[in-house]
Amino acid sequence: MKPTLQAVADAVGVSRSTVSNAYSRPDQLSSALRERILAAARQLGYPGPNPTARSLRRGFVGSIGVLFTSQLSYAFTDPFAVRFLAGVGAATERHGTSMLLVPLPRAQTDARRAVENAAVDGFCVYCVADEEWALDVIRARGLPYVSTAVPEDAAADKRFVGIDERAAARSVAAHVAGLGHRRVALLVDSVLPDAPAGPVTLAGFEHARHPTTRGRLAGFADAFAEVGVAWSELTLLNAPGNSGHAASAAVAGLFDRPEPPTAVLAGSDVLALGVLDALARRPNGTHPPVSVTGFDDVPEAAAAGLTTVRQPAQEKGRIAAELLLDPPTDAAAGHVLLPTELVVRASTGPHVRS
Amino acid sequence: MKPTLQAVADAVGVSRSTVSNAYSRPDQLSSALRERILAAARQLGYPGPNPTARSLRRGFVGSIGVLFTSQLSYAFTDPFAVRFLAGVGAATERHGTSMLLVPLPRAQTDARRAVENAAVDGFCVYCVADEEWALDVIRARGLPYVSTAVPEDAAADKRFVGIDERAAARSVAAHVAGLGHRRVALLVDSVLPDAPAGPVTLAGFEHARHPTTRGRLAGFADAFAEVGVAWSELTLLNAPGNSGHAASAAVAGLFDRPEPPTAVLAGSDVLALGVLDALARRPNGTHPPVSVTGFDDVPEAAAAGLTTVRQPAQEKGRIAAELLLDPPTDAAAGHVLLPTELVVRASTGPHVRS
DNA sequence: GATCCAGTCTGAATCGATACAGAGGGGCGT
DNA sequence: ACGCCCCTCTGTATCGATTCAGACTGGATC
Repeated sequence: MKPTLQAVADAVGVSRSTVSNAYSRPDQLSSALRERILAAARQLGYPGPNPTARSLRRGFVGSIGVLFTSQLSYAFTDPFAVRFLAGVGAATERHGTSMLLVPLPRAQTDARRAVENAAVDGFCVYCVADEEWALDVIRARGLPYVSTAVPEDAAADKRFVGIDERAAARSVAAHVAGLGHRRVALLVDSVLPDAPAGPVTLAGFEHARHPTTRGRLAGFADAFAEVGVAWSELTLLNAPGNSGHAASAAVAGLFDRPEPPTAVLAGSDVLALGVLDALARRPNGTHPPVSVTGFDDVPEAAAAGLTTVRQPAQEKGRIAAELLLDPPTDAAAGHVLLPTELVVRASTGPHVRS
Repeated sequence: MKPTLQAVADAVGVSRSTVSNAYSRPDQLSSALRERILAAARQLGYPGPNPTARSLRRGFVGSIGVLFTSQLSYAFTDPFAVRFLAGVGAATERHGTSMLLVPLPRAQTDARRAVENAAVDGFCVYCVADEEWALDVIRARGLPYVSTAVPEDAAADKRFVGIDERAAARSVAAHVAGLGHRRVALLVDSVLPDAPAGPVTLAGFEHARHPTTRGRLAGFADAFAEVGVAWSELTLLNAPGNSGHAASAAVAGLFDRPEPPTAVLAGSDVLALGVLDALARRPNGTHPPVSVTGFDDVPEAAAAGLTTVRQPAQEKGRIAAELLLDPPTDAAAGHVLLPTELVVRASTGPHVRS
């Protein structure tokens, strides 16, 4: 049997409260007695107050949860997610808090249960997918949370940190449109649930599954509408799972069609890099060369010469955690919109008539 | 006031136990009553049993801790650590467990407290530094743990997953020695506490601070001893913090010396990449070219053409977590030694007389 | 008709601590 | 000598659930 606080109290001959104070409120007892208590604890092998019991009584846990919709193991393969986590980590360690990574099982019921059972004081919701059900649970638990998606209804009680997805996407699409490209493909993660990799048809961007995707597609569409290219003229490609592999699969055969796109706008750098990879693998390349753009500007993008939109990944994580750990008193300060920047590199070039 | 289990019980007119059973042991009551209870809970906004209270009573938490000696934010910049985490994540998500990342403050007392207060059922100890104090706390708490360092005393109760550091290091050093290099520098993280970046003197590898470093230095030394190069003839370089930046700083000025080393053996890929970077920055390069080796074989190493020793990072994490989550009944199975493999790439070449 | 049993539900004990009001004693001002 | 306050320490209530032995009910068995 592991020793409890009571055991230490008995050993020293004081009350439980006093032993508790020795650990948590040293100013409440004489330092002589405190030393005596700690010595006895050491001698008994008492490892300090049980964290769970302490949390129950105190009403807080000392850790915040990070929620990913995608599998936890995928999150670590996405450089953007990793940098986001680094930001959260930096904030928590400054604050003396731990971070709990909560994997969400595929099954809805189990996933729900996972959020209900997480012992945390709040959540950073980093989701690409539809997260409403998770937010419902979090709200029911009365826990604070920060979302990384700009809420479409902008409910005043929501704290979030994010970017203007639509404007950012528009900037990179405008760059490509400005280069003269008119036959373009848009490649995004999981446009529709369970659709295989490859072309899909969607009546409009607003039918995309995830809010973030919707925003980016909207921005892409905006820029091309401006140069007279309608939504229906754009090729929409689905990549199930945000991976280079899915991207390669999605563009398979695309450039062997009669009138192939001359540019591919990807919804993330990881996807764009997958496209570059697929292009590099083609024995004879493509004529004319295909322009490719990404989104996020992960470290790998620079090395690959990928044109993309930069958003501050680590900042995003850091701010998300900080909004949670010391909430701004001013309600408006809870809504943080980060800057984005178009980064032009070698992966885009002027449209060339084939 | 958030509703408690008791509130739901009162609302339905049953006992607390029955409500508890509705959530945790559905077979203990009629499904009609269960539905009635869940409906009432929904209506009251009861989010299910409080995780902390449940943990206290049940005696387990449903999450495992991952302990890094280095700062949590650094961990995410180290590709090897990230892949390790990915492995842990994969195992936990299969098991329906969460992972708690515990940042360790610089101050010893606070760090100790952090380990004492972590609400977890066990620990994966991923440390590069001296971790004995942490293991002491974990043992005192009676929690199981898996270490990634092969324990020097191989106490039977320890579970670990790791590699034969010495043999692995020896293999890459033998490769370099076989290429004819005799004036070599060994570059490792934090050989001595608080030493600045750059050359340090050490009576022998056994005086290095961290066990992992000791093992690798030992392997390097072994290979060179075999070709008649004594420990004292090797240049030892300290890089405080396992970062490319520290590595660059450590080799600053090194190649402008009268008789510069013709090879640098780094204790990690991150350090080796930093050296390559520093070399690339030299306006006139080096004559003869310097051979550089790393350790780990992170994804970036392949792109950089770095000769290194591969160890299965993700596997290491996965196995560590699995050893924790379903402990092998056979004690011997708790000791897992992973294979390593010398990967020769372009960063090493034959010694050339200058 | 007595016995047994499976299926439901209850009540008290318990997990391991913290909070808070208050008791007791010693020093200090007047 | 008295009152007051401060410093220590104690005792009890409480955090929100789970556990487990047992009570009750209705029907099947012999």
